[in-house]
Amino acid sequence: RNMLKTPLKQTATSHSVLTEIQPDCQSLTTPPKPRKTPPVDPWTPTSNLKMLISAASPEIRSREQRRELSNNTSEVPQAKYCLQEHLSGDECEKSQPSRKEKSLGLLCHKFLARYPDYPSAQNNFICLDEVAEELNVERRRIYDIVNVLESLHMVSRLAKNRYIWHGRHNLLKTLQALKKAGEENRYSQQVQMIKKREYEHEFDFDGERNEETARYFGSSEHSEMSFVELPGMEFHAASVNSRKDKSLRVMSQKFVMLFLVSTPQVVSLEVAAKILIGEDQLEDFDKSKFKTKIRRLYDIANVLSSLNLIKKVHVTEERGRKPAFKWTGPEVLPDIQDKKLETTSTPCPPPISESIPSKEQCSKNLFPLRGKQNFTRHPSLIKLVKSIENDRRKIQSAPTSPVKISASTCTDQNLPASPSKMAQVPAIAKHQLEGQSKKARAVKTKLSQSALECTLSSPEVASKPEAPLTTGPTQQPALTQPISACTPSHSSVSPVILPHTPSGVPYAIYLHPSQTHTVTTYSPSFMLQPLPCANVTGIKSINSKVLNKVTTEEGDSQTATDDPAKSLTANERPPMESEISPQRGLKRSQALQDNNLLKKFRSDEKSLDTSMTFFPSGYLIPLTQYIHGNKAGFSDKEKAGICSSQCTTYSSPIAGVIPGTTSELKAVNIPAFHITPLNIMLSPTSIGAAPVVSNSCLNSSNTSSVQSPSPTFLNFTLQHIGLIAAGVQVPSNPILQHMAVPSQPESVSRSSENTHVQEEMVSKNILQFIGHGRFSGKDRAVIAVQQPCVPREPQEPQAATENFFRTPGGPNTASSLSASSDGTNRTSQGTLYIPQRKLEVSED
DNA sequence: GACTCCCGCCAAAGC
DNA sequence: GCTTTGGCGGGAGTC
Repeated sequence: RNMLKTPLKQTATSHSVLTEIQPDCQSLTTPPKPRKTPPVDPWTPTSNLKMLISAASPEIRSREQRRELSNNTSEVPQAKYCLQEHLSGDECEKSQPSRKEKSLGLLCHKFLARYPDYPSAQNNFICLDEVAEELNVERRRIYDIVNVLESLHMVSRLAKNRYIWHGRHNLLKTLQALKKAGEENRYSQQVQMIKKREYEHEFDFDGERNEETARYFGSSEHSEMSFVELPGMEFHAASVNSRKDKSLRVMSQKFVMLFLVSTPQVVSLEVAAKILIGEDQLEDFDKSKFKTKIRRLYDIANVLSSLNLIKKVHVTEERGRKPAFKWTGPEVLPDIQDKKLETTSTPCPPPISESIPSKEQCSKNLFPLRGKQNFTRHPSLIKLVKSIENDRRKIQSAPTSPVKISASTCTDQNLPASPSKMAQVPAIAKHQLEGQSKKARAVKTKLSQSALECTLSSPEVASKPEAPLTTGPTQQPALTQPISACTPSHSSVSPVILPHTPSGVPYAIYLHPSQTHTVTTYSPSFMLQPLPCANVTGIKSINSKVLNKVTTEEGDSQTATDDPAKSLTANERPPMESEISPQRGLKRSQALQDNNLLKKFRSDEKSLDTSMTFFPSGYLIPLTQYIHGNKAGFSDKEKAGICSSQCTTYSSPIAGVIPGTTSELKAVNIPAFHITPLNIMLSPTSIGAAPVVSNSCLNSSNTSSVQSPSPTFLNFTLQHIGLIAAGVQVPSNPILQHMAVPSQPESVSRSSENTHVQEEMVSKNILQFIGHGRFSGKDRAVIAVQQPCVPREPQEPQAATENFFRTPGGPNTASSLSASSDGTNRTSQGTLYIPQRKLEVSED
């Protein structure tokens, strides 16, 4: 039994840390002396949690002490007796925990505090009996927690009464899969539909509306969606199958999906419950069912809150104040595979990270198929897995693929395999007070951004010398990581030709539509800071008029209404503490733009900082041979940057590579625009964070020097990575390609007319911008965005509405994979118009 | 009174 | 047939 004892919180942590977490780990025979006052050690993982608990209630404190004692003395009954004696009488009565103190959230906190975020391979067993006993709760409650954790693949059932703890190893992968499934299920559209109904006071589930809604919900191919599994982590218990439709696991996954596909990532319980009911049996909608769903959602939400994935808020609308939850977990990008991403958005990856195949193998061994009915793997996952495998094969077989380098050496992953105390910091921070955990998230964000900043040094970074702008050789892998991590798994990618890299070598960046989507949806882990476009272009965004008001209990409020620049960050992104840095960066960037950039533009026309639109991730395919160490023509400043970075990474086109140095990269806020003369066509809504490549050669080189890629090479590449069909040929000069990137609007409604006006205004300003000398006539940046999907065409509203309900090509086609964008695209054309209303989100 | 969610019944599934 | 698992809804506690 001792062998299967629940794992201690990160056995590799320092002794003092361990002592804090599980005092009994020192010795099972000699109980440590009970401390009357817990030591205050800010570096221990649970000290702050304990402080929080103690602060919350003295009863909890005493209960905790009792539990601690009970843990320590499970084999020493005398201590228990002493404790009972100690807490006898009134004290004992007082120690009866109140209802609040028995909340599932608190219980889950305690549960999570027992296990490391990133457990090592051994000692990860959870014995439900023991846990329930030690936490002094019924087993029933533990099931609630475990079921939700199971839905995120943080635990899995090993045997009767026994689970295995995976921690957050699989979390990001799971979230990606969930997001994908949610997109395929068109949850964002369902949410919009529900909201629309709510607004119209017409959500009455009867008559015509009922039919329409039923048709709408039924239109989803995956309305009977089952549990989303990760490869190698399939469920085998029959109970899971038999009850899967109403299982807390599935509900939890669906609930998470709603967050992942929603923009902004705030989901009210009501909407979630309606969607979950709608999927089950719309026709049988009744209040009791609704109440039950709400109850279950509270259960789930409590656990997710403990995981810091969501946070309770209140949405105040005209119709009243509604409970809601806001996603505060990691930003999840679709179609990003492998652990590379995990390392990007995870502050401190697991010290011991097993390779996926070995993990799968391990899981397979743990869950041998016994001929029983298995969970149906979600179709998207099957595709995803195959795609991942294919891409991994391609990448790893690429001659100079940086993938392995990235995976093995990047950031914290190159920490020694043996867990160090430092490696545990994020895991430790997770269980600390909220402020502490937010700090940890800030670190996380910073880390992930620093990796990105290695690639694309934003103005924020440029203006911040202490920022990890200079990338030494050890950081070099990080440079390649964000891009190589974005190996597209689907077949629609937009190449962007960058004709003027500092080395004079043009590159084509092949962008997955989801990556262009990224530009518009602010993925904190990947995106550069959104910059107010008005500062550069003088254009105000009309896009961002989401009338949301987010107020936190602590008094920090972000009103995102009129100021488009603010609205971009405040509405699109959850106002997490972790984004303090980006927001500061925003201010800095604004200041920089005000004070430096414009001055620079005017006074330094010959400066080598000409900027081009660049996307955060994609394939950079060298169109000519990249000349290693070609630094000629760089300014001293740039040379300095180059010298410090030395990021001359080579790669196969497939694996992707950053063809420049960090100093050559700069983020300039070029808003969404559509510039015909330049063949620049970006989503009108991709205002804001447009990381660009600083092109030091733009003014000095000429277009004729740009060598077009070999058509054969280009076609081969595109076909190889599945971007175009085998028969399709890309013209030899992709620069002449002029295809629209489908707009990826936010959830904000706006008319296409306005969008058009906006585009024109932006175009004018950009042209003005160019006229200021940023681009000379012959050195114009030519960015051809090829969009393999159907170009956006004007649509009749009615037709668009119809299409809104029917995804042409089925749910697995490229168009439907970006279903949310599809829907919102049409929203932008006024077909699914959700009237703007005052929406206030306040945190509790 | 509405919101929140604990609690435990009890049925299904597992062993 | 006992145990484990977990759906479910009453109703208590809180706001």
